[in-house]
Amino acid sequence: MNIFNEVGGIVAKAMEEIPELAEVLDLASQRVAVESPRDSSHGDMATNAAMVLAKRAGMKPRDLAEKLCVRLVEHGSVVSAEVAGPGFINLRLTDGYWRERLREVLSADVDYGASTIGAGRKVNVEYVSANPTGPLHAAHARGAVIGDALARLLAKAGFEVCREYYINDAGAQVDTLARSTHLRYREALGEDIGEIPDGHYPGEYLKDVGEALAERDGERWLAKDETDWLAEVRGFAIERMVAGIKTDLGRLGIDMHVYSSERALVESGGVDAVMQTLDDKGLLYTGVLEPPKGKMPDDWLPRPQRLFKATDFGDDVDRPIAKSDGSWTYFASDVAYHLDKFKRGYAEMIDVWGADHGGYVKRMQSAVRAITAEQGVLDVKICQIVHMMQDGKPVRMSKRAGTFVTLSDVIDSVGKDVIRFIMLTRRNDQPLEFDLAKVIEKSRENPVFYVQYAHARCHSVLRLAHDTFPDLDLGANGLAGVDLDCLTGSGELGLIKQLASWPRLVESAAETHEPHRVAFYLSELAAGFHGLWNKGKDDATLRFIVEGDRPRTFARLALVRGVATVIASGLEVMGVEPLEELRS
RNA sequence: GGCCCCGUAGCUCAAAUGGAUAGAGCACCAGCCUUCUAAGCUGAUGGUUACAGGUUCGAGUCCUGUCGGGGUCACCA
Repeated sequence: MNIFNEVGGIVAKAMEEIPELAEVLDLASQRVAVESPRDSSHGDMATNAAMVLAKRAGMKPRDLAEKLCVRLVEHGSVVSAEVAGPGFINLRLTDGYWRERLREVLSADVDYGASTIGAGRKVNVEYVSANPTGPLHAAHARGAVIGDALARLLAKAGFEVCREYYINDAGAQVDTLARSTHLRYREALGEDIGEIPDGHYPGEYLKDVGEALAERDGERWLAKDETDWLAEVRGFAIERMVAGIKTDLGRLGIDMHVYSSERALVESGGVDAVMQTLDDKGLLYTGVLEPPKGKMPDDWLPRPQRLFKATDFGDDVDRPIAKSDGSWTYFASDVAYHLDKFKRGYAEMIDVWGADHGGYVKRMQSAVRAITAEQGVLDVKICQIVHMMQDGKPVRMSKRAGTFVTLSDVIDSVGKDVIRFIMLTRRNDQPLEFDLAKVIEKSRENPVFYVQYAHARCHSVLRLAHDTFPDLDLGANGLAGVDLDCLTGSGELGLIKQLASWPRLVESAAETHEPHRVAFYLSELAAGFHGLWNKGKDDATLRFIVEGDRPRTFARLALVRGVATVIASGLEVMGVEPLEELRS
């Protein structure tokens, strides 16, 4: 249960009991918020109810707040309700209320924080979707992790989530892949192919593909014209590339539910059908686009082509849906693809794209509005660039220079958990620096280590406790039954309050599609735990295991288990394995 | 030139629907190890939230403009 909603219910009940508010509750109660005060000395919870409602009720905010306070303190879990500032109401809740929240953590175990706000609604998250022309490189990691963590987060919040990868296997780039593979195939059969010519992919990774093709088909394609082998070689190479991509994603802990093929969509006539529908609706026309403002491309020519009336749906200009030779643009198949998702039941769609696609967002959203009759919603998460560094120096990532850093290389170097965590330590729309050396440092500066260390410390205490009390069940469910009344210190209760805010964090991060908040939450929780730990250094009576005081020790072990549980729950959303020991 | 994103402490970054005195880490300064992991903790210093207006009980957050950084702009995907 989200404690903020729970307290919101208490506030709502108090509001209903004020006669002056009878007329205005429906109108304004949505704007009533319950949240934690910035300064914890103000109390546990604060609400703006009086300020929001005062005007409509014809009262002064502070007067209304006073009346509400009288009602609020009648509730058994409320210790005090005080008016502050312009009309805030600060609430303090009983220690018993908070101890029960810890019991909830332990009863729910790693499911703590699961929510029903999604109500089983279907959401489609499309991410990675890298072209199947080579292995994933380091820069793909960010979108992969953000998309995957978002999918996990939405699932935890009660949505029915589909994780999807769109394979761009239909354009000119896969023909280039086929030609490049054919070269390597000839090479595998003993031919000296020399330098890889321009217009081909030079990557060494295609050597394996060429060899595999030679092994399978022998000299079958050697003397044939391109028209004879292109489709076959292309299919072979794409299959290989996709298999490699799946392997890499698997190593990152990503398991897509659906791989959608652009080629299948095109060949089934899906694109033609959608374009016909748009045409029937009068949303396509033949026109000539304005030339780009500012610097003019050398080869720009005014040409008539089929355009989509994107401006009717919020875009800035109408967008070309067909090339000047009449064939569909990439945009056209993308429109068809999004309609396909919608028809599969996903009215809510999220796409995770790289920063270079920022200019594409409005047109895709306008297209989704057009083809779904405003029923579908597309949110696009744009991932800013990742600067790969090594000890503060940029790592060059250039295919030509051969310093091509693959995702697989990075996983080998720092591990999947580090990549996943670090990729979530920035908002998606901020550039991110990824230093291969710093991210494996064992220090306060490295959030991965810091959070794992907190989790490992919890388990360290539990291991020691097991030696001392072999009869006690130290699992979450076992500790859920112990008496918690000994948890009275501000540090202990403060930590419980942090734990208790996890369900709300899941909900708000899911609603705003911001998985990075989980990483920040866990860092703060870890800091809270490390702080409490160190109090035991100064004052032995504050240690978790107190000799000769079984009730106190058990209650504190319950708290430690609660911290471990919530950290594990958060790491699960991030797709990171919690470590029980860091010593090596 | 149009459009999109960004601009918060010396540095790297937070701040749910607009909420109270804008928070962390690093660096710098002062402390804490015979101790459940010091791989850690406590405290101090540090701000006109790029700038100028506007909206309102209240703006880092919303609106307009300016400046600065990045991305992008049909016949690539």
